[in-house]
Amino acid sequence: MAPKAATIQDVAQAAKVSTATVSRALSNPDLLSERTRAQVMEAIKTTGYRVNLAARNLRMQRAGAVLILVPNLGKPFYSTILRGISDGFARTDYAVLISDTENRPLADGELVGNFLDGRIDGIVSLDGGISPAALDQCRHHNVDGRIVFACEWVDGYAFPSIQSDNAEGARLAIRHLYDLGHRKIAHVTGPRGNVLTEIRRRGMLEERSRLHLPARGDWIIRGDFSLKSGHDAAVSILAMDPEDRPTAVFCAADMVAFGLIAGLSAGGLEVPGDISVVGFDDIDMAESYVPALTTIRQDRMRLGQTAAARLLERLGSGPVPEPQEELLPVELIVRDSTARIAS
Amino acid sequence: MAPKAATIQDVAQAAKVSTATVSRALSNPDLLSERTRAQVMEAIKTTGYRVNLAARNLRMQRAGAVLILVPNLGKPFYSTILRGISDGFARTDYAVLISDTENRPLADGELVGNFLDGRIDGIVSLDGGISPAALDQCRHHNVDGRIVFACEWVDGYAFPSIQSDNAEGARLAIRHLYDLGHRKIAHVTGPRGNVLTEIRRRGMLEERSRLHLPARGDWIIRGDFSLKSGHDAAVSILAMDPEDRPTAVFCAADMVAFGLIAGLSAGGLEVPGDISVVGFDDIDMAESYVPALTTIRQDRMRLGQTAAARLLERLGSGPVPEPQEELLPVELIVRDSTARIAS
DNA sequence: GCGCGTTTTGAAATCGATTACATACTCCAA
DNA sequence: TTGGAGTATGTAATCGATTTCAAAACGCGC
Repeated sequence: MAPKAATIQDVAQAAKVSTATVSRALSNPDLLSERTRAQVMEAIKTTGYRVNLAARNLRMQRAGAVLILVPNLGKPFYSTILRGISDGFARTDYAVLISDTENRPLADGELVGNFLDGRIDGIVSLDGGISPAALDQCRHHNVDGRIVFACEWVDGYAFPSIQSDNAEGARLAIRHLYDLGHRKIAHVTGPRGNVLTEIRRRGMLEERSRLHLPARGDWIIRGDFSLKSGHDAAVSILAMDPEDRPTAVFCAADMVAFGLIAGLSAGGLEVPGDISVVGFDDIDMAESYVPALTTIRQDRMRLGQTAAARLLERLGSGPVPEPQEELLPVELIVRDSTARIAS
Repeated sequence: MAPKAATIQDVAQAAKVSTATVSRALSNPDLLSERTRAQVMEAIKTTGYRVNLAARNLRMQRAGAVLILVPNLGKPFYSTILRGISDGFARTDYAVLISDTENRPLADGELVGNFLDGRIDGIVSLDGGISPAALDQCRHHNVDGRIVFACEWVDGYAFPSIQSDNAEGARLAIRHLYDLGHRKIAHVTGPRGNVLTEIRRRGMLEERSRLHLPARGDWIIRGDFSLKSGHDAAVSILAMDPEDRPTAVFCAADMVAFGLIAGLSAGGLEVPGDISVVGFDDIDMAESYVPALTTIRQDRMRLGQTAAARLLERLGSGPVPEPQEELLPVELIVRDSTARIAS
């Protein structure tokens, strides 16, 4: 069958040139005369030559791969971001490694180890929960310039990061509910310690007070971005005094909104008839859920593509740009889970 | 800062031995005298040496990576399988590449190209829709022995494959509904052409006729494993004559069941009060959905782990086992979306 | 002290590419 | 004719490991 893969030596021999010439034909065709280049190309075709990446990477002192850190692959939210990232690396010769940080937590030294082993050239982290120790190790070994964050980030570290405008998203959600006549607006937060939890909550509080809306401690319900936590929130809300409970809820994630809606329905409250619900993210399911979910859209594809582009800039030979925070616009998508308040 | 990574040469020098000895200290410690080995280990520690994978892989003629083909990363169903696979490769030094075949279809020759480039050593495909042409190319280049399928498979090709016992799952679902008194049972299928669609449908038909249940053409509704298709199915069912419509529906996937339940509720039918629904897969959401979903559990973790193990066997130096189909047991998980028929 | 088998170790080849440096060749002006 | 600039190509070093083969060291019985 296939006896042995052709090497650059075989091509050189077939084309009656040196290996240097073959190499140049591929990477720097302009250096060669038209005739030799044609010869080489012909030889490449007949031998079925493909460059061996291990050899090239060794010689060029690179790994030829980037690592994507995802908090949890099981959350549909991340898939489009991943697609954007893959997309961004598709025309390059970087392979894309994906690692789920929740299901397989990073061992001590593993992060920087990947660099030191020559396994990866760079990292895109969607996880803002990377331990400071791990990041310090990266800095210590001078590879911190090849890390970018997308979606989440780490407070107190100056890595480049691509973020959606989370605060604005929260404000849009509140304003939308306000415009529909709602005044008593609750919020289901994300998990404690998460950067997105904080920024969305602050944006929401900001807008709520700007509009002089009443605020109550028990209208801020701790969640964790999960379906279950939305359902739990529904239970809390159902337990409140009907005369004095929120008429609308802004959830920090679509999944939470789904759980909430299901829980409210099960408890006899209709969405949006009795209570309006806004999500955050606009994952694919939001559109096909019943009721279709009003939510804040993050441009996840672009988030991923941009992150890839930023990392590529840093991996190239050009000057390394200053670490920078990049804010991507978000958009309010009005669907069927919100309605004008019944007066 | 970090001036330059230590190489095996540096370690050799520090330990006053040859590079061969250093290499042996790591891969074949038994060959060395205790004293030298200790010296080398000490030198490794002080220099902070890490083997360079590109160099090792080049020398050992391997890629050090495997590729996972996933139909669609956005479907939560795959995440646990991926976890199982990662898990299976965690203690090895194979890197795991993940590629989404739906969002980034394989270009012609790309699959085998990954092998020829020395980018990967093997493939685990969760996608049964790989083109015959691509598979033939792999066979032609003699790399077909390093491909295993998990979850799905390709009819007509003798690749090793790990599957859940889909037919049995379908039978379990029907029997469960039967035991609850249901006689008029509908089925929402998967997408046309998918191997899972067929096997689940056949298992369901088999059991339905074994139990002498009435069969009607319009009780088999075409779906595609998506939320939306479940919702569409709900619309069809709501349009049927109330006296003569199914009292239970077996869905080919949990997502379909969710869409169906939402659609039925929106149309005024209660689950499980008016109609019982069984899913397939037992994805994480099934438990926290409202109502919690009765479904057929696939052991996705084990599916992934087993697939990884099978591929590893084939990548090792041992004899290559015969391609084999492996069936993993499934389990009926009874929750709240099914109930005894109201008589 | 010698010979022989066994255990340890080292020198150098090897994997397959890229590239610094040297050389050969072409063309044209002096 | 010669020199110099510029272009095209080749030679050989290099990336950092593993492994073959040979040699050194050791133990031991005579």
